[in-house]
Amino acid sequence: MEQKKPYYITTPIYYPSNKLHIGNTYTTVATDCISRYKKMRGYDVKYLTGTDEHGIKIEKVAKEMGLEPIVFLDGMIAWIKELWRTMDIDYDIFIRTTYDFHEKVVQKVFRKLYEQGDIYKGSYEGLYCVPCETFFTERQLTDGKCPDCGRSVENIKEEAYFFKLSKYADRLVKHYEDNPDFIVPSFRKNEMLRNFILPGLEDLCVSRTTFKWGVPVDFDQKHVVYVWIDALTNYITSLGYMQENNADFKRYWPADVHFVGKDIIRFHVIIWPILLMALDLPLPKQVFVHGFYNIDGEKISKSKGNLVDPTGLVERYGVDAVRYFLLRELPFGADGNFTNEALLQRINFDLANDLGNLLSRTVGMIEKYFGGKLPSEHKPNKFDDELFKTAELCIKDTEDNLDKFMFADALIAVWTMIRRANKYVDENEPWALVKDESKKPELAGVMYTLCEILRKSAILITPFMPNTPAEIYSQLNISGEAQKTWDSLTENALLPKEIRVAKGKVVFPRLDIQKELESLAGEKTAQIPKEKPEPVIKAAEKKPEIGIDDFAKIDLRVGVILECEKLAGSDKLLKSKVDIGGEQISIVSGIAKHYSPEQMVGKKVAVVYNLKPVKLRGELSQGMILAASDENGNLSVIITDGEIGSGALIK
RNA sequence: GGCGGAAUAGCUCAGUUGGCUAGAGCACGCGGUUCAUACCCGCGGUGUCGGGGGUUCAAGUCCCUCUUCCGCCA
Repeated sequence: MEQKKPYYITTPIYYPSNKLHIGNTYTTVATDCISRYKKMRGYDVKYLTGTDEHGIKIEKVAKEMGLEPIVFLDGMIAWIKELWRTMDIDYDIFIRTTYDFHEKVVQKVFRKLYEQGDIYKGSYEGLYCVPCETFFTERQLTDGKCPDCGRSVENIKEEAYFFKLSKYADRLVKHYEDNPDFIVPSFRKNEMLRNFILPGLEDLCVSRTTFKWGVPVDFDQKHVVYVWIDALTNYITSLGYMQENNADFKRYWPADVHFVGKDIIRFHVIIWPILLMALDLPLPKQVFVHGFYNIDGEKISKSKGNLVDPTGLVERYGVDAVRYFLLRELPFGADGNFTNEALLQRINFDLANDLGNLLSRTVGMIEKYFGGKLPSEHKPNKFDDELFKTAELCIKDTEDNLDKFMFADALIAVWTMIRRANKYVDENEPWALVKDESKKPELAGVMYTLCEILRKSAILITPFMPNTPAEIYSQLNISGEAQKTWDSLTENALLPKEIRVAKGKVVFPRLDIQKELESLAGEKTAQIPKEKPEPVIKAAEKKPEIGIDDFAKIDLRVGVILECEKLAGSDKLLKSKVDIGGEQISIVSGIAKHYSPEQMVGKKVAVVYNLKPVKLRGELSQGMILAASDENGNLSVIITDGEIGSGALIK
């Protein structure tokens, strides 16, 4: 077990000044797919994602909302984690750049680079918008004015630290030459070389004095570390670099691959490698650059509001369908197009007609012809060889394509096998075989082969669609883990001869595309977070009037959730440890269907403090967390706004 | 302006280092089948492979040029 090869894969860390969009979701799903695949292939995988939480924009957004940055961030991060839960993202590390250990290492790195002469103090000159407190390049301006507020900008100078990128340029070019797979697709390498490196790298501004929300430069407190050293180093600080326990760093660094969108290539193939060179650390083995999804043919933009929150689509069609679409539709290295129509077509044509129907007809026939259980006597037929041969090629193809991160081609390979299996049914005409009692063994053989192909299909789609395999296994009554491993793909007769099946739910129900399109258009899948429509609810009937004395009997307090976990044996209950002005109490609440434990932690909630303790599912509950709920099944915990300490009275 | 990418069937796209009558899915037409989620299987057609020129026994594939679209330019 200890002999497993390490494999370290990362998404970029996202900037949570606003909600994430379908592009971020794509990156994370794609990375998750490879992570799951490598795990199945026997690698010891570390999959990292996280958030880049400093900078002026976060500072500003939080201020606008009247929140301390960290309070604002905690909410956003809870939302992001919930999104990844929805998308079935199985990450191993979630790094936040506001974590103490990260900030300490950032300071150490900055100091080290300064001491060895790679960072020097100079001055930064640029076009600055005073009200927005932001620098812009000439190119970013709109008609020479600030692109955010439209006011004029002035040319100002500020003291800043710079990192000597140019010093390492030759080494970087050499690294590109010696490692032709460092950047994929390869045309991105030329883009970087010709656009940036060969014309000459300018030194990089690595500190700012115009905002405070960042990691302070410890030897010059006026400065905070500007994005690069803070954000990029997350890939190593999270493994323990420059920390007491650096076992993970020793084991997993250098990363096998960083997944990035094409907008941030430069940071990952120029700045980050040079930073690592300066630290005398090995470079990541590969940076994989993917294209973007356009929405209905147009770029994703906040002003158009076409952000596409995948949550609604997942609720309607299931997470596997959405993941399948994202991974199937984006061409390798290029941009793709996200449209509801394409999504619905993929669901119907690929998932329902081909895969879903293959399962359905196979199980259906075994039930109809054999009462759900195959006899032990099987006879092969002349189409078996070709089918298994195709399967073998398709499996190889899937593997090769996944190794190259060619998701669409990998899925095409899987579906080539599935389509071939549908043809195999027609070739054998089971409905004809069943009429001849003497051909029962042949019929059983056909059914058995189909089950084997379905088993292979389930294994192959697991990295892409983590949920569907379970339903396939359940209907085919496959329980042994050995029959679900990637290695078992080479076996053609792993299932018991007397396989027993049971029809289950339809894995991908066929959709009425026209109807769905209309319904989606009406719903507007893209939502700008702040403009979420309020759900309409019927007010509950008013209760009898009470006096102020009655109300005063209730001791309501602000409580901070310190810890929270699911209560074993219940899918509704969460158990929270809540701090009320220094005292810690335990509360069990029926909110697990609406909040994950991670979401609850850190929340400042309204608590009934003097409620008589009760035992729920054997756990003592010493109070009640207040929540609003309506008849539509919505539930929202009451959270306090702004600066208020734990234990404060609510009245 | 510089750099890079793209232009292939009605639509979305595949086409490795130039090599057999240019492919897939969807759509469309015809036929078959009935186990299945009105599903599946077979057959079919149009493509001046953006225009022009060149290299070659042979070019969608290499070179030049023109047109159009897209991305990046710290």
